[in-house]
Amino acid sequence: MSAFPNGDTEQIGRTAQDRIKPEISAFANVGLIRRLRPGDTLIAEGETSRFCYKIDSGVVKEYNTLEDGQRQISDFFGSGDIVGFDNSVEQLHGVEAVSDCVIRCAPKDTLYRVAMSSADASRLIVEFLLERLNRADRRLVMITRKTASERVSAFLLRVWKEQGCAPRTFLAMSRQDIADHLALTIETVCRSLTSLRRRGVIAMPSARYFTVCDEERLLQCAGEEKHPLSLET
Amino acid sequence: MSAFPNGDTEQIGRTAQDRIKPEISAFANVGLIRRLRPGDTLIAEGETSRFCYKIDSGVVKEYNTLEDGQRQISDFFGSGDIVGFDNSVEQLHGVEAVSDCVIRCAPKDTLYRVAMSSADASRLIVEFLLERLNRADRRLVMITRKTASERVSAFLLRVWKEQGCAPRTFLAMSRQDIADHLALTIETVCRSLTSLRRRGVIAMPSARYFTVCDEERLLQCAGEEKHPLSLET
DNA sequence: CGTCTTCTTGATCGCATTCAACGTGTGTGG
DNA sequence: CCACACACGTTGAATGCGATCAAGAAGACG
Repeated sequence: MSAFPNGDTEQIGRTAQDRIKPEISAFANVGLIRRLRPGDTLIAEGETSRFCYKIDSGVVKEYNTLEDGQRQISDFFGSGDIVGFDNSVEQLHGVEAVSDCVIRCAPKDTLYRVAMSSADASRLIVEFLLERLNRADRRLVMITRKTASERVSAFLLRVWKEQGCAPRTFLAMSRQDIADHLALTIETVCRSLTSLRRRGVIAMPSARYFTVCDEERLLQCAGEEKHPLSLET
Repeated sequence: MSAFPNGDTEQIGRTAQDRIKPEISAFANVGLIRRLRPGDTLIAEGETSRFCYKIDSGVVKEYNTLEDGQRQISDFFGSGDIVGFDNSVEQLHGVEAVSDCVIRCAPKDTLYRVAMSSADASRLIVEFLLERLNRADRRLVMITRKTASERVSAFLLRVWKEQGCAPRTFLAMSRQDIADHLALTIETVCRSLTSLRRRGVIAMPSARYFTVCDEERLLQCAGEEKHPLSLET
């Protein structure tokens, strides 16, 4: 959930995704630990794997590669998030480290056993997946119905909030990653950032750090007035 | 799955979605039956409901309404499909009849009980949801990375195949619905259809019926050479 | 037969892409 | 330490796709 390099920070309230985290960490505590460097592959597309992964620290990107080599990054994940739960056998997404990562591995079968153990557990797992579905839908709406700068603004807000609205926010991902996530070109992402900077809505002391100078206007730029469908909560 | 007005036709092979259907119908057999006419609301957005629904016949659309009144149709569903399983309490999608429909109602709680009953059942339900997630991802890629006419072509292929590649295929949904689904305007959908017609790839004896004249070229127009990520299987 | 909805076509406009060039930062070897 | 290379980021100018605005055609229905 959090595209944030550090450890456990206070998260903004999110429904099922947060409630299930403690439940799932219960089984993820046992398991191999993997350490990744930026660019390392955690899961190859189409790979056959019995495992899924819980991110202890760092940020990963979940992507699909298209026939022409383009990448669609479906989401970024951070501390506490589960990835690689695509399918019982075949992985449909690739997952790659964006920053240095520490990741725990757990067999997928365990999830099914957990689901059977109690009504609450099965409900939690179903709601975990439903939450992902809702995120996918919100992402679709955001990408299809928002302009380039609205998408960039919304993305900045998301990262900013995930890092606890800190005055200095770190962008773990490259411009290309942001572009691949928001379905834009790298140039358009740059231009949108420049525009926000010029208008004093944000400041960027360096390419990978930014400051939210005017939250109210950034919200306006993101084109959302606390609407339930927005990607940010 | 099938945007098809008739009863049970032979479906193109699809992984989890198809395998789970018999399992879920087992509990959907008991329950109220509702009959809907085109435009009737099955589920209102944000509604609180204990029920989910299995479509016996007809086509429904699942949508979200945006702040400005636009609609994003996330998917169309037909015979055998389950809808309204959004969340344990609150519905995040609206669902509305596109054609005349017969629909069975079943309490959501039943699904959780089914999930607990056996390892296979819980696996089936998880895979059912994972299949929806995969569909959502393929849709995102299709909408963000394909041109207008590629989207329209891909959509026609989907409907065509769901109706068993019949020589005369029925379009249950309006141009506006197609536009709302493909994130286009109604005019662009029309123009794409006209272009396909002019080039002899399809024929349209009337607005709601079409014939695939040249499957090979329609596939090319859809911009996909049997790639695993394509929305059509 | 007229009205209403849905569909189609045309003309123009604007946003994001594309192509191209330039800047910036970082690491490596001389 | 500087020089160079190379990846990443930024900016500019031109192009094109789909949206918008506007009007007309074709069904559906009383």
